[in-house]
Amino acid sequence: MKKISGNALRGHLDAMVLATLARGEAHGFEIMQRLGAAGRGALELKEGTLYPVLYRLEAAGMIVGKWETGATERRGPRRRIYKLARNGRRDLKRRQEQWRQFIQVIGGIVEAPT
Amino acid sequence: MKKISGNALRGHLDAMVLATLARGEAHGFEIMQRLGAAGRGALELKEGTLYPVLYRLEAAGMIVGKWETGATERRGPRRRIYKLARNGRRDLKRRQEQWRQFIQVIGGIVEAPT
DNA sequence: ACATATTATTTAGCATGACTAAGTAGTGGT
DNA sequence: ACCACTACTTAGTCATGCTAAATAATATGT
Repeated sequence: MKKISGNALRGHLDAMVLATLARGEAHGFEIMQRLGAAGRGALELKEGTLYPVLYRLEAAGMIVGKWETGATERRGPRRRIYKLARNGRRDLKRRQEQWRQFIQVIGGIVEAPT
Repeated sequence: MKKISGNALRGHLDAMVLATLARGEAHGFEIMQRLGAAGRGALELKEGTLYPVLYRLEAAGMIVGKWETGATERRGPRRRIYKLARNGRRDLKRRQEQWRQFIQVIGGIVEAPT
């Protein structure tokens, strides 16, 4: 199966991340894994793609991140846990509507019989 | 209705143009109008967006363009008529399959219940 | 002790391609 | 003469996803 990547994702990545967080808070690495799993082999985001999206969404007030604290017996570095902000949930709804319009309009054009 | 533009179109514009030409040859301006009409007010391509796509597709051998000739009683400057090349028709089919995969995978992620 | 693997984050620089904005050109109407 | 409409051209900008490498913390194996 061909990978979905590059330009095709443009303008949709934010919605994908927000939708992922709508299912529950998660840290960056986890979001990457969830998206990879949800993509059933057709999606393969790299860190350099995802993290800047998180910074952008946090700076825009769409998501809220905080460093994980507490007695951690796990291995590895600190994680930043993100969750949807109220604005983010609103934004997600808006983006979902736009997505539906997008696939209807563009699909109607692209799916023309050859 | 919000306009579809910018990054959301990335990676889909080529397919849109090929699909438009699959319905019959046309010159650039006409393709713009057809896309505008097909977009039902949600699409508004400008020349600076469309023409470079045509040049790119022609250079890649996906479409063939030729200057309109003959006794023309019509008004206005010369037009370049484009039609789908064999490669272009093949490419369109491939892009349509990718489109279906795209909306299935990305849609499955974005349409998560809020 | 040391290397290696895994988890997790950061970031500088690049590439793609849609957009902005302005220009050229021909024809018809006022 | 000027404007509107049709039609094409193109230089420069910008957003954003990707490449690639570095840093960090801990566990496991030798």
